[in-house]
Amino acid sequence: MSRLRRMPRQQQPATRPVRRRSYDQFCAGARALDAVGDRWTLLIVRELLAGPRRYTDLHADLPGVSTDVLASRLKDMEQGGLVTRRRLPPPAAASVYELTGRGHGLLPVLAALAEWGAPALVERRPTDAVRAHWFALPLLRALEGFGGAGDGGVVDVRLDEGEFHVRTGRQAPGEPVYGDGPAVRADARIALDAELCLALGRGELTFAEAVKDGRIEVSGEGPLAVALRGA
Amino acid sequence: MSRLRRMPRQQQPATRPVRRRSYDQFCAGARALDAVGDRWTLLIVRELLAGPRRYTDLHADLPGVSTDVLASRLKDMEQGGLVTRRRLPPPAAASVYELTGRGHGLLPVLAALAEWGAPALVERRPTDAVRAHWFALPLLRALEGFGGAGDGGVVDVRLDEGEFHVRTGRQAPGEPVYGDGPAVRADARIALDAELCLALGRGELTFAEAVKDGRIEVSGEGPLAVALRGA
DNA sequence: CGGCATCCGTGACGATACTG
DNA sequence: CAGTATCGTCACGGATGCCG
Repeated sequence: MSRLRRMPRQQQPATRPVRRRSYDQFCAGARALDAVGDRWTLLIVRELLAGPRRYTDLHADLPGVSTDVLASRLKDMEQGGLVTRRRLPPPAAASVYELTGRGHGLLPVLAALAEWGAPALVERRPTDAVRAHWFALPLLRALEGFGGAGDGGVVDVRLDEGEFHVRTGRQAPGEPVYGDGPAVRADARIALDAELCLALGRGELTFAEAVKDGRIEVSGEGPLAVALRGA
Repeated sequence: MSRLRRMPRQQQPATRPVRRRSYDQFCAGARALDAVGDRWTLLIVRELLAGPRRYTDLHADLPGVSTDVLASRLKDMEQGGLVTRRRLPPPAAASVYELTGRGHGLLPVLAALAEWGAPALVERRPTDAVRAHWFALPLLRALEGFGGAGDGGVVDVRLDEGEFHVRTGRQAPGEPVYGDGPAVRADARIALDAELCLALGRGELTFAEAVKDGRIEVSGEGPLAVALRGA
């Protein structure tokens, strides 16, 4: 028995120490970074913006994060009011994590970060992981003008890297604005390549121009599909 | 001599290891966090948005950061193209750090973070450090509507916590939008308290309403002062 | 005095193994 | 499947020293 018996650590409360490192500044930005400034936290939010996810799915779409760090972050975020943990109905013995309204409010932060970081995507390193739904934020930026045409309409997007879907127009706060895989009910479907998706996000060309050039294939017959084609 | 001799770590190159931790994801947000996700980095940007600052001033306005981490971050940021180091003319034997255009482009990121973090400022902890110019971002948000009235006009702001100044309206990219202390040439001067400043930033009331209620004192005779008073 | 470099203790992180 | 346990390594924070 070489197992060392560890001290009970004198009254370690059952709850975690909770002494997360704070900047201790009376500044809105510093307060925000107190909550989401830890490594991986904002990327977890990015994943959860796609809707409720299970632990294993999160772990799969965040390559490099270790299991304990992911568990710890989720606990921190739950305590910080960013996510809630919900147990699925009995048939599926699993639980999912989903953003609260407060957590969903980080969408503009991620959008600003993504816009700023977009130029760094000119170089695609061989070690880079890719997931299709990571292209949702750039694409949403390009689709911002379609609020009137298809309010709340869902667009399936097919890239070489995979498939995801986005919700156009304004919608209820707290609702996921994009999701992994095809949507259960899509109003239109488009196919393009990742390069173009990023160029659209950078504003180098408009969605309408790309459609005209035949670089985006639009399918579907509903009003949203017609609007996307005719834009 | 109980001092352990540490291994030379075989051929540690003279340059810093440069193996900063990357998320290695082909995602704009992850790329942005690779560049500015380290602890303190975005707060250093917040300081430099107020204009060029010396090392010692940065250290003074970032309570809690250790000297080596600050030096290391500045070096990382210089290498990452966020800041440049400029040596002041001979009379002052010092150098200042200032944002590059790319670094200045982080303003929307900080603005989004500050907007999201603003609700957390309802509680003012006794351990919180405060600097007057940390209120510049919320105030700028409240002044966004004055672009036409005083394009590029400078407003001195006096709080109980200190004095700073902001530049209204659109201006040349890369120019500081706020600064510590009074401006060399101000077009108007206002006095209010921090609470009100935050409430304006949260959009709970407009600048015009606060002026009408007498909670903002506006002084000065130029067109910008008149516009602020009459708004 | 400004601008770091060095040393040290603590905690966060990442990988792997293991468990209910 | 969903984490917890353990461990080595590194980053952070504080103090101090050096050097122009």
